[in-house]
Amino acid sequence: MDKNLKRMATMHRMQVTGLELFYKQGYYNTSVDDILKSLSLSKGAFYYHFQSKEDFFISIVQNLIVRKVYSMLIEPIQGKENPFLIIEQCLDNALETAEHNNMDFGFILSNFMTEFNGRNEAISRYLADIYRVWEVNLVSILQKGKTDGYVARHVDSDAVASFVISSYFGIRTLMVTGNPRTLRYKYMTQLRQYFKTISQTTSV
Amino acid sequence: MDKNLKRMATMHRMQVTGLELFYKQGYYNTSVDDILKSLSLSKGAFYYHFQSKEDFFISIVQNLIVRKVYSMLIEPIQGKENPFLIIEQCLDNALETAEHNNMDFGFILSNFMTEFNGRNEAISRYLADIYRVWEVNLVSILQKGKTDGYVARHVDSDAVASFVISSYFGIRTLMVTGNPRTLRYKYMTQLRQYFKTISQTTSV
DNA sequence: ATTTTTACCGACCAAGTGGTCGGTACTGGT
DNA sequence: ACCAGTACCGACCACTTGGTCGGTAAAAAT
Repeated sequence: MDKNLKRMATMHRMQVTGLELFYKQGYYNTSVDDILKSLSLSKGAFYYHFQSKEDFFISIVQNLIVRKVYSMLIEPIQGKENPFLIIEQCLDNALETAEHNNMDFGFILSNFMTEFNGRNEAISRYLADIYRVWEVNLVSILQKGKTDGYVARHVDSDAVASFVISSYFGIRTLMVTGNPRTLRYKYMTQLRQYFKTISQTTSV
Repeated sequence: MDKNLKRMATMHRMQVTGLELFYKQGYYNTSVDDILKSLSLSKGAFYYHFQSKEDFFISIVQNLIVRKVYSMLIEPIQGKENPFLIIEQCLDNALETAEHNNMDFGFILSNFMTEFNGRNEAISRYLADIYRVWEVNLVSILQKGKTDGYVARHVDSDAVASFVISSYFGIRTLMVTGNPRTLRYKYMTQLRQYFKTISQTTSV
């Protein structure tokens, strides 16, 4: 590795607390100074490492947000077993984490998609990319589930993936204001209910 | 009526264009001056009618947003027929409107809930109130649907309502960036699929 | 030992930000 | 004809915004 060690370390610190504040307060409601203040760093340091606030945020998306979505929602759904059970487990696990996080402000990806939708095309694209990766992964395990006899063959995997993602986006938004425990429970029961209709009934 | 006519008219104009801009650009990313400029009004006019930017927004929530949600999502679901069909029709209709609106920035209620979640408790409460009204209306027609023999008796109406709302919140977010036509179609097929499981099977 | 590069400082800037306030044209009541 | 209140104007204020720039201490390269 380069002697970029110092550089990387500082940039990473900035990105981490930057994401923290952007997530908590929103991008437009968080100033560069806010971030710098909570790091005891100066303007000079910031603009030495990043070209602009927007550039900074994009680096956060590509470094931190991508990884979070990957580790929470994409990597866990890579098994060969029943896709429905895997997806259920993965989502329930993600909801559990949110439930027990008393500083929960919703699903990071959907929050930022909402904030930038129609306001910053560049950033919206980067966020949409992450969403798409999630979607194709869902589609592919559903398809594999068909050949493995878990998923009914008439099922439109694309539509299922969109529907699952939609419902997850939404429930995460509701959980911030509402009672996360009961919302999570309700959500999981209905998701299972939904999956029933599109499961391959292993009759004989 | 009072001679408040002039007063009311100006306030209403401000609220309408205020909502327009807040919806399009976000609350924190829209300045009072932005709104005034597009109305050719002055600071004096604004602070004569409203105490603050926040007070102004709350008046918008209670006057305009409430009505929009009512007319689009609550009033249409007041029939005595099959609740599932009514909900389907209502949501599909709402999605159709969004689909053909080339200035769509998502579902107004969920957008603002996301923007204010954890950032402004007062406003969040007003928004949550609207959501709750929608929810109880959904629950009540589902319950009625049970006595009318449309909804399976084992169904948890509360959970169904949350699930439906969640999925709607989410699909509206996705429709802004994605292809609204196909997303709407996919969504409706899966919603119907889901409703199948919880319908009263009118066997014999 | 000297130069160059890296990483950071912090004063400064123009352009906003939400909000105040003294003033004023018009209106309705008397 | 007069007055009081309504509805609005726009200069002004303190403060914040994203971003620039000349400087500098320490480390690396020569």
